[in-house]
Amino acid sequence: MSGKPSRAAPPGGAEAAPVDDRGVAARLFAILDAFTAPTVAASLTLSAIAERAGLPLSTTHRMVAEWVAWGGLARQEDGRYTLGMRLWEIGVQTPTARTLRTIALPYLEDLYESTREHVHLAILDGGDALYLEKLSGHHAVNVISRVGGRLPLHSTGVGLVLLAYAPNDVIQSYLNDPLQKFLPQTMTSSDEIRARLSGIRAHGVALMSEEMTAGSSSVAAPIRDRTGQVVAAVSIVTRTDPATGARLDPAQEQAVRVAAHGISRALGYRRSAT
Amino acid sequence: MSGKPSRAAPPGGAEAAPVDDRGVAARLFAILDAFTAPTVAASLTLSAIAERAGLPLSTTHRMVAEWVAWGGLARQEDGRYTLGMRLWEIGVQTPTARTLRTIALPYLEDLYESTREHVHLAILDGGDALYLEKLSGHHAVNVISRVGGRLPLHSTGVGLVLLAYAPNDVIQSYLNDPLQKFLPQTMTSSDEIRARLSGIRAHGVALMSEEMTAGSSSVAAPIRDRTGQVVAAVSIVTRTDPATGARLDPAQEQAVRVAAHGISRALGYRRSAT
DNA sequence: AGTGCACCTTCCACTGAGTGGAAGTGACAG
DNA sequence: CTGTCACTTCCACTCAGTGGAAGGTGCACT
Repeated sequence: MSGKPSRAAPPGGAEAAPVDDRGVAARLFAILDAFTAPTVAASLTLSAIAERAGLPLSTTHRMVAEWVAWGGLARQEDGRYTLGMRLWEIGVQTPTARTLRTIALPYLEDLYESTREHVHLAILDGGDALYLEKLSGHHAVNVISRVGGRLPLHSTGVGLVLLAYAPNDVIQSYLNDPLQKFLPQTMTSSDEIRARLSGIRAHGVALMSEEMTAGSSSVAAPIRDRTGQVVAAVSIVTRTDPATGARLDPAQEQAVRVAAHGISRALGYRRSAT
Repeated sequence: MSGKPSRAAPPGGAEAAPVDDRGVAARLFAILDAFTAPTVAASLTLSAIAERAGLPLSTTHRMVAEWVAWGGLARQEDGRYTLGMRLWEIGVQTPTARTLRTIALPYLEDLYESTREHVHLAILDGGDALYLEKLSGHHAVNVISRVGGRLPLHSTGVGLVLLAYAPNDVIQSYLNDPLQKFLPQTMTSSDEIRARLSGIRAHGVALMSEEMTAGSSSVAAPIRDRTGQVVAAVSIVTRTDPATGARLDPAQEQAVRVAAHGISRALGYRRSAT
């Protein structure tokens, strides 16, 4: 007796069947996702992985071993697991990220050099601003952005730019969902944001002040590819000037524009008018 | 009739059984590896993936679909497949790469700014120099390094530094295998290299000239962590000065040293003597 | 508009690879 | 010594995954 009903309902069972209908692949991926969600963890124990992935311990054990054998996970001396170099190595080959980064980096460096402020490069991905690159000095001001990290569209400079030039249905559906208010100045009314977006489209720059992190402001501009489509956004994040308040140094705004144009040009964009 | 012997030998078979003893996981990974080996490809057709991974077309089809569902692969409009953003997003979380990069980047920027030359950051991984970061201006000199790429240890500045401070058995086994000669000046004799390695350990810098790419030289220095272990190497690659020949600008050498020390200090290293 | 070709998608009978509960090991604390 | 917690190994069972083959689809050349 003691049948092993595998993915079917438990033997004498009458309760809710906890059947796992994920295939092998989905389970393997769940193990990777365990390192990202619910919170990013640098290293995890086997049981923590099992719990986060929602898998039996023995299954997790076997699968983790496969990841380690391939190099996607690595085991530390203390027995805990981390993401492995192989994953990094393959990840950086991802064309969208690699191409954009390679082309943009020199311009981002120039921008950093001339302003000495945090420089960000982000793309639109699944309703978030996904940060592809971030340059900052030693004397880092507080910022919560992080390469590979995501931030909302309505409360960041790059996000607002990306949203402004996104297809209409994306804007629509983004503004339909309730928007989180991070600080008193965070704009959350869908009508106000719509107005702001047209302002951004008209001027080609987004100016943000104290809408995500206290004490910091940002200027962001769109990056276009050969086809004229906006594919990314650059920004600098500065400490909000207590004297001038929200207003930013016009020279900085200009520097961001120049960087964005330079990258667009390097991507093959030739502006037709204006 | 027409049995389907699955992973067993073919029906009437008497030939060599092409049994594939890889598990599901290994096959899934083989699909990713198809994008890296034998040559790096930005996008592949389904059949190309199948061939490179050594998998039947139908199996590849199913598995690729799983990767796409998760975001590890993406399908382009033309039907070809590329590595997906999810892979990039998870890959950049890899602790070794992320930590080192985050800490080192500001110093690399300084180094780039003060020298205006290609700046490299690499670690030792499986007998290769693995390039974690690379900064370079618009006016790029020819270099073959690439973020996420690998180059041999004996013919690059960073490589030689990493080898110099590697455990003895690593040096031993690396020098046992025959070393490729890329240019007339590439040093391939294991004795000469051994001598050179002690020179590097003594001076704390490696100087290379025309050993990997014609017309370029490099200076590299070791980066240490809290424990004093060398964990990475920085270098700059310059156009070989036709006048002075192999000799490099002492100011540049100094700049590389300064950057390496800065990063080591930021990693928690406190030099005890010297 | 027909033929050939290359590539992709779907189908389905078969079975061994993967499953997960349970028992075993090991390290550490009280 | 006993309990607890975290990891590892085992093994009988069975259904998820397999891959050959047949069916689409798109395109180039005639």
